Amino acid sequence: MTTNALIEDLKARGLIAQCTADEELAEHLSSGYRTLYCGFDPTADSLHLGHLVPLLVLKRFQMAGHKPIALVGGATGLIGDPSFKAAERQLNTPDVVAGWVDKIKGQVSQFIDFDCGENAAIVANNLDWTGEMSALDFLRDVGKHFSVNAMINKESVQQRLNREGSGISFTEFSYALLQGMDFAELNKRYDCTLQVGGSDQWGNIVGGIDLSRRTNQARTFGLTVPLITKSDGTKFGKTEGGAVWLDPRKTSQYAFYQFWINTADADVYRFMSFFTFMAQDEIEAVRKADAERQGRPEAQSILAREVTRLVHGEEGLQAAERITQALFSGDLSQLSESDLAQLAQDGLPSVSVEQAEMSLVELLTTTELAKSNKMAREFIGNGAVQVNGEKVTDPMANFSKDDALYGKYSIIKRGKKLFSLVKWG
RNA sequence: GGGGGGGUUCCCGAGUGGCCAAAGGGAGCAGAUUGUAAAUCUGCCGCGAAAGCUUCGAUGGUUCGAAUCCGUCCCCCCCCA
Repeated sequence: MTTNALIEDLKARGLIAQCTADEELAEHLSSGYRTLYCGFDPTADSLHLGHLVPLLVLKRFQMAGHKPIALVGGATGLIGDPSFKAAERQLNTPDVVAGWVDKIKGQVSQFIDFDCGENAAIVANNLDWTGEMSALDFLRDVGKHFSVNAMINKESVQQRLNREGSGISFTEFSYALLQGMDFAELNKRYDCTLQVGGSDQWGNIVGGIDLSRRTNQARTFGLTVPLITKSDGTKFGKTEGGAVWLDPRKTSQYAFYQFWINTADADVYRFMSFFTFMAQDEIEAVRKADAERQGRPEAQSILAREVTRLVHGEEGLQAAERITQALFSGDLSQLSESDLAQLAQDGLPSVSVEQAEMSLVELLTTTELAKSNKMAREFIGNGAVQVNGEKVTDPMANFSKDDALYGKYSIIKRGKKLFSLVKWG
């Protein structure tokens, strides 16, 4: 029985959903430094939390001495992966996708090391080898190796085949061939022998393994990471505002940090395994310590700190912690004028107000802390609203510059954890 | 091709002429409790300060009055062939 430290660690972390040829893969990884890849399709202008796990797995391999390739799907992003998707997707224009490719290249690059000699990372774009390819070459050289019979039987497209009204176009059906071709191509160019991806990618990965064998006579492997689930059954990675993005312009460092702080106890230790590089026994130690202590566990803040640092760097983490500190544990009146200016800078939601005076109801709606005036009044009536740390229960209350901290800033709080900064003009 | 059942407010789902902005449940939000947690309890949950306004697939009717009745259209599901 062959074992491999990296594989064992991934297993212990619960990071392996499926993999090909267990023992052989372990042997393969133990007997030399290998090249592996993971693809990221540009379906938006930023990656989100769903992409983070495979991205970190690439890094885990790199830390173990292997060479990671982050493949950005300039070509596949033009087609759209049908795997487990309920309906056909709208095609994005080539220039839009090209713009997204650039952004995603940049994001992917911050997680892996490009300057560490032998196993320095590579970023590739599959448009490089598909863009100029002719349809005939594609059909003859790639298509011939795929069996439609086999493709039809893939679980990932089943619901699209059976479902009336939302079938699957030939375009999306062909997606698997493109991805298969990527693996074969990377295998040829870089001797890439392993593809990792989300568990929904299993079918596509196997397709690539087969194609590599047929066209390159190469033995390759696949490994998928599990879909991240939450103990309460709701979808992981979503907040009120939608997806949690890695781009701080779309999800501020503060919002990102808060997302992790709010992790349920039932999930937090598992998430530490998935999203941090902390060793399993370190995580276990935190769990033990939390269990022995009364009250609030420390795990959430460790998790938040680790992941925020990973994605937004030390500075981003500082910013997030600065706001958190000020809003949740501090006395707001302790904040200096420059602290307040910094909060907006750090990503606390903020709005500028031109008027000299505004009703609290209006303030709540303009800061989007309340969806409607009615809701705003209700919040006030419930005692859910604070201005500069003081609870306000009068629905007719008005505020102006004169009430503001340093004549400039008001911090509105709605509920237990929603804040907004008002800048008086 | 024949027969049948449906489309209701975020979701499920009641409602078959006025008492319906529409039961109930879920989700969500707020309050209490707490740990920016879970569980629990309470309240809110179309818009509007209110008068009122806009909603029950679409559209046109009948009626003092329609989610509920009639016509037409669109879409879904099931059974038989």
